[in-house]
Amino acid sequence: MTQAEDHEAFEDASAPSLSQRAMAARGTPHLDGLNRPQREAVEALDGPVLVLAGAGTGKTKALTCRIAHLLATGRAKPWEILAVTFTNKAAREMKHRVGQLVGGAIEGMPWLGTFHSLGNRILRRHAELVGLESNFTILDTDDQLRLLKQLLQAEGIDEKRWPPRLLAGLIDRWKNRGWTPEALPPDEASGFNRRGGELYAAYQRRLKELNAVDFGDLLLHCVTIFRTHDDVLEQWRRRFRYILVDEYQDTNVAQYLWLRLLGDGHRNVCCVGDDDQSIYGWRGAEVGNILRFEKDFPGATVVRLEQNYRSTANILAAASGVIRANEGRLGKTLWTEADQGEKVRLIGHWDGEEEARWIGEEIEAMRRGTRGLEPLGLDGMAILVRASFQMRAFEDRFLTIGLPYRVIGGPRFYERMEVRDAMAYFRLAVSPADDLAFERIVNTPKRGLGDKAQQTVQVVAREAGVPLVEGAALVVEREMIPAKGRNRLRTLLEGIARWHAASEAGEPHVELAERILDESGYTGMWQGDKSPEAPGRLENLKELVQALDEFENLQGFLEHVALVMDAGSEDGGEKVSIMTLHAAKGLEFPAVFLPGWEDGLFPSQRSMDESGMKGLEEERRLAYVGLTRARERLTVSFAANRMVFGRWQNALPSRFIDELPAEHVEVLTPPGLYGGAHGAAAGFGAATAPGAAATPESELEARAARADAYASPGWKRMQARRGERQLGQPREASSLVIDVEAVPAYEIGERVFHQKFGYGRVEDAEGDKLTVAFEKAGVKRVVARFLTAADGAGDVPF
DNA sequence: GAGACCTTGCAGTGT
DNA sequence: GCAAGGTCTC
Repeated sequence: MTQAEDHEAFEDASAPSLSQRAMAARGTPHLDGLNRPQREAVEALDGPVLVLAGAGTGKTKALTCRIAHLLATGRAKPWEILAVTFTNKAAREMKHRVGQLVGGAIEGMPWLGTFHSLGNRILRRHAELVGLESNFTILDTDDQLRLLKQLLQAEGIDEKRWPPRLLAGLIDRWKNRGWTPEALPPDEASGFNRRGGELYAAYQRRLKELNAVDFGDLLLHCVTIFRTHDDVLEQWRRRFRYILVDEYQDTNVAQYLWLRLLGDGHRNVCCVGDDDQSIYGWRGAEVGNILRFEKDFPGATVVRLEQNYRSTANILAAASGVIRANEGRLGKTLWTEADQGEKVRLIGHWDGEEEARWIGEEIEAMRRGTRGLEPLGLDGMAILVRASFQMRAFEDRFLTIGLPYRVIGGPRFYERMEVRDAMAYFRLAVSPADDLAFERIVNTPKRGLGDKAQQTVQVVAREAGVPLVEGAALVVEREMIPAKGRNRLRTLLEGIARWHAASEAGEPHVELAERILDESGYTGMWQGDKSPEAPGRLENLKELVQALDEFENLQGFLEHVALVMDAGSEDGGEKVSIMTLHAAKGLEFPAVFLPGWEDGLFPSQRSMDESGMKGLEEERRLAYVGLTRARERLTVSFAANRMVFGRWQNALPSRFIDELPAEHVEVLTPPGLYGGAHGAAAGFGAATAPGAAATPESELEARAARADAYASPGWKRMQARRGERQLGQPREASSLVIDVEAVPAYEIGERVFHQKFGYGRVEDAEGDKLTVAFEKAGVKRVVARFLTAADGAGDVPF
């Protein structure tokens, strides 16, 4: 059937199209305000379309308008459109925007969601085709690891040498590539002590026994079903007349197969993406998918969105300068009509704490209005970090100064211990045969059931071939464990049976949940706990029960949690956002801070070690994503010293700093390191901890390392630029020599300040080496140039 | 069996 | 610097 026939058949079947008539009457308001390429992307409804959308070019707008257009022209009903995103956030956003465009006229879009949530829904309808029941459980990483651990133990594999996490990673990768155990290439299967393939198969068998799936299965099982059951595939192909995919550059092989299988019939597939923003290679994403689109779908319409509506010209130029260094791009030339705006600011700091302190002050200043700029709300500011451990310095600092912040995608609500425990109880109420849930809570709260007792239950259950609850019942019945534990185990089993019955009988789930936590003694356990975090945990439990209210039943809630994993509730109030660069994709802020631009941290050493040039290019794309999040103000920073695993490590400025085009960058002088250029130079490249720099030995090391530091391209460039800027002091800008005379002298008894140790009083002086009694850090020997006079040190706030 | 204490490995990104 | 896991003691 051709596209036209297809279209007509639909029109015939669906009576005169109301929406079409309405559109004729209303015109096409949803097309207003689109630029030419955007409009092209929206109006090319039939056949394959690839939209290459640079950062900030109105990608989501094009996508949502396209959906609106499909609906308005009567090409498709809301339920005939499959629209796929990567994150729940993106799905929510798109739903919201389509709703706005179309007006409340449509009842949402049932098939707009993430790959995983859509895969989940499809899989539940055909679960039996892959040996599951439709009420299967979705395992979280925790469960998955425990399962693998058991498997390895059963196989007698040394966990130390072959850690379960490694196997989990392998299996995840295989699933992302669309490989079932049967289809696993031999060279892959021979990994993990030559037993990878075998263990993968065993893991899948065990999942089936537990009626459970992991994340990868949600897609891979669908693919298997589509491939082996033509009738099922045909049914879904007929249903989804139009397919839209957001962030296509992030699709992995399994997702690609899933899409191709669904889209190959009518080929009404519209993929939107940006190869320059592909940052999920580590998760199995294949940039190749987007690069290959025109081969996969011959005759595809390709539209490029290149006009950027988000950032100032300076910011855009800085981002373009960085991404230019990548090879193998499809190549887009972003342009803007926006003003030059402020230059991108670059600043180096002594250490991570100083960096956090400075950013905190900048934020306060921006909030008040600074440098002749408009005051800016905290909601408009974001700090984007490479790795989540970097967030701590900011949290610590902001808590100290009382700056409100929110961490996005931080430690998740549903990953907290007490929430998981509670959910394990809920899972048992829904399906008592959930062995993993049973293991989790059998001795929580303490029921006197230690390793020995639990082993007995395991053995009995395995021998009888029954779930653990039933095995436990046998153990109680046969009196195989001491009376004390036995009685408590019996109580637990009775509880589970009772909760399950209540759940089946349709008892209101919120009350049931409360009752479960009560009767199991779980709430009581935390009430009796004197530790400082106990109240918080009880609070979380309360919140959990409240969250239940929005769902029909426990099962629906559990499913949602497994897929979404984020509490969603956002308390109001102006706050600075802190998040990883990955989490920031798709967002934008008037002011953005990008701290931690140090080689090894960003680009991440691991990424480069594991994937070489490919890894580096992905890191660079990540830098590009970060830079392009900013609308007006952008500040990049790095620190010379950073705490890693509790030790101070020195670092060199990121190579990406070299790639920032100088003419769009303003280099700032770090505060607190007196004397600007050369004062700062003293800090960078120091081989030792800031505090330890006091001893002569470490001072020598510091000098040696400093010479290296100057060889670092990032540093050289920064110095060169500083030199240009500070025309009056060109000698300092390139000087390798510490200008001792510039170091102020201190007197005995003088109050001083040290970046690391805080305030103190000079007790003794020997040349430039001073003994200082610090108020908090005690007595230390420090070099004079790491100190400032405590009073009148205007650029060193406490 | 449970809690205190010590050792070890770790933190790269997330549906 | 911290959490998880192991070991030791009650």
